[in-house]
Amino acid sequence: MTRYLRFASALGPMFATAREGALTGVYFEGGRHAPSIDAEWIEAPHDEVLLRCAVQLVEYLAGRRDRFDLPLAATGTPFQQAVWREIARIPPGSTVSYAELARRAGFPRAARAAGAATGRNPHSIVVPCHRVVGSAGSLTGYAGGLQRKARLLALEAAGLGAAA
Amino acid sequence: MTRYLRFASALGPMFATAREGALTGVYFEGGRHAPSIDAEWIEAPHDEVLLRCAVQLVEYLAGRRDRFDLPLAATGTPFQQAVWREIARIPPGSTVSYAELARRAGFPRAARAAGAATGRNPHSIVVPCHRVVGSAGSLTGYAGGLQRKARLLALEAAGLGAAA
DNA sequence: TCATCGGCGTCCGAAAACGGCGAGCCGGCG
DNA sequence: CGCCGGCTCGCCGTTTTCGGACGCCGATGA
Repeated sequence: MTRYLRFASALGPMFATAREGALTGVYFEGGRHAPSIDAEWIEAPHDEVLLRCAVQLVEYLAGRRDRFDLPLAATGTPFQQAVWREIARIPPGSTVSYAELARRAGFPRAARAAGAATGRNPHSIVVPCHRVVGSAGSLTGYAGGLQRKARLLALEAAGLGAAA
Repeated sequence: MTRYLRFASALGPMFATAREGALTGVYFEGGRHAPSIDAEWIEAPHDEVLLRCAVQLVEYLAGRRDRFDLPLAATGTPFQQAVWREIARIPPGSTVSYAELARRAGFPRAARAAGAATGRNPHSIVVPCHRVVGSAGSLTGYAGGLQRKARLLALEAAGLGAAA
């Protein structure tokens, strides 16, 4: 059974979902591919994983943390998993192009498909898909809106402890 | 997480699966649509529901029981659920044709589709799909093999307490 | 900077195949 | 005749297959 927790963040209302102790998703409410909260889900305001997730996100957005330490549930196709895994390795403050990302994931010619996969990343921010940009440096897209992508990148560019 | 229990029966090796306290399936090993035991499943030799299922099956096959009392998990399409529900109502010792079954389920012309649905019944024996036969009385098919279907019907024809 | 076009995995809708059927017909047999 | 077996042909929900469209792209050429 899926459990979820809604919480406020500096970038607006978000919610996280978990199953069997592992984080299955982190979304901006109303975001691009965000699921709508299902009636069968169980609101779990005291779930350990969900709480840790929310806390770490708040810390991150406050500039007091730059990495996450959470158990993530593996979902998606093999291709998507490969892409998401590579995204997770991009260090804070740096960016990678979709083409390079595809290459690292082992699909050198699948830049565009990598873009699609990036868009389907279920773990917003935690798996830092905002660090993936066009090869020319343009932001090109973000499930939570380009606005948020820009703010996340700015936050990381500023570095730890320099947040507003 | 799916839990399962393998057990021997008078009709050969079987196994049952459960999730969240409800029986999700009962199969003959190697039967027609029986799933193969998944590496992710957890063998649960002491699970209450699974044990009750095994016990009741053994009793039934020994002629010491004619009905089951188990929590069944609802799965399948609406159509399949309607068909399976009607199957569950067929009393021990009697049979119904696929056409009649379809009628009872509310789909008067879907005899053939009812046949297909019957074949996909996940709860062998417990949901007595062996009591569904051709309108001419022929057995026509069974996930566990016609042999077993015949034995089940013979068992029920003999009545309670008359088993070998 | 802006159109064009090639590349690639996924999603989605349509179409066809697939059954644990059944009624109707036709030939064979006694 | 009457009965039975076997064939053919509609029925119908589900599953599979298949093709095309779609995207958080990138290199090219004007």
